[in-house]
Amino acid sequence: MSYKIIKKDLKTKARIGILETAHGTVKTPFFMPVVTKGIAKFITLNHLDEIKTQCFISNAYLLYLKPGEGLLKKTKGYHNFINWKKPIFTDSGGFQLKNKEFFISMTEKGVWFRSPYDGSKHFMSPERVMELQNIIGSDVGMVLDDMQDANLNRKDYEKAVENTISWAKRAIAVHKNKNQLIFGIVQGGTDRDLREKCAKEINKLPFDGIAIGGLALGESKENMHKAIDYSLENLDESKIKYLMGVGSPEDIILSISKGVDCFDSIYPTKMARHGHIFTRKGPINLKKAKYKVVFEPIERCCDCPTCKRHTLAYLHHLLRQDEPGVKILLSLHNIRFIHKLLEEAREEIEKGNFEEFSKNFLKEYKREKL
RNA sequence: GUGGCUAUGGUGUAGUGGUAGCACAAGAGUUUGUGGAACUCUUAGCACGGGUUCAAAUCCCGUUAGUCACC
Repeated sequence: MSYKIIKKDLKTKARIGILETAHGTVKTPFFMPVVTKGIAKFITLNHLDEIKTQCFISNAYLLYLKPGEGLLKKTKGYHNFINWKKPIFTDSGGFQLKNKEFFISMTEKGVWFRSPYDGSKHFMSPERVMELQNIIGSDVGMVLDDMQDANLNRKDYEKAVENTISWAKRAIAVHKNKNQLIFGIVQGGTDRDLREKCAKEINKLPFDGIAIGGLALGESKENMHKAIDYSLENLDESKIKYLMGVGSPEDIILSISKGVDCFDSIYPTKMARHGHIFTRKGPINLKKAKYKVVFEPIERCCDCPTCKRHTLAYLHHLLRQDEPGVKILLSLHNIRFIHKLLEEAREEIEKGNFEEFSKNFLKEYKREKL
């Protein structure tokens, strides 16, 4: 088994563990920034080292389009090409299914996508996606899943669950690379029975870890958390659980207490680019005029490069000038905020104090008021 | 000093006698397996004083301010 649980919290379902990969270990629970094109938006790999990123996620479909499998074969993988020594996850491209710009059509065999670069057509099957992820050489590959957007008809989710299960079996059948872990994905919208069915089927397969997908897409928070519960209830406790696409601080803390070990999301960086930054007292909109003359860091307790050097007034000034560099500074803070939150969560689980920690965090972390 | 021109939200502007619009700015909100933004909502204006008219941002007179030209 590639995942070891080190300690379980007694009052919640939170746990700490170690994920072993071909490029070293990752302490769980952890958060992965999204590195779509070989770099995070406005954030370099040096930055990621600096803010103590353990692991990131890229997208196999987008890497297949550019730089393309030919180049990745020449460099003997993605790690060499970008010079990153630590673990890498790759998403399959299933997420692009819901994107009208990419999606062309779907059959039993797989999906036809359109390249956003030149409009060319490309076919992706569960088998082909695993092959691509092997060429990329990611440490963890995700299976191709059928992800449907939020608030659709039940039939759409039923079909998506059917496809997701059948594609998962096909991906497992062709997976031979022992240096690469493979994670299955649970779909099913927010309906209890569909989540339950999909989770049970995916759980039966010999995956190294299991992801919960298809959430944080516009459904209510209540329904999202219910869907997480419905999925987790039907998965083996011993397996590593990955909640895909969820990245707000409060959702992460709530999900850890349910037993989730792994997260990825564009939320922290997207928020940062638009001037919304995380603090322990809640997110703030730095564009607001009231920050014009606040000569203090975002947070004194934050150890990110931005907080160590700059004041809110300075960052507010850059933001109002539309200075691109401020996107770097704020993205660094938001990612580091999440990493540090998870570092503390791991320590508190270790100390057996996670329930109190999470309650205090959620009590303090409030939406901005007048 | 004389003459011309101009004056509309914070800024820039549209509006030839009939419900003052638009953009940006400002304020509130949304954003979760990346297209680097977008969207929703709110606030806010006819320089001042008089006149003509059923009705004036609009026409007339004066004041003030700005601007240009001339002396």
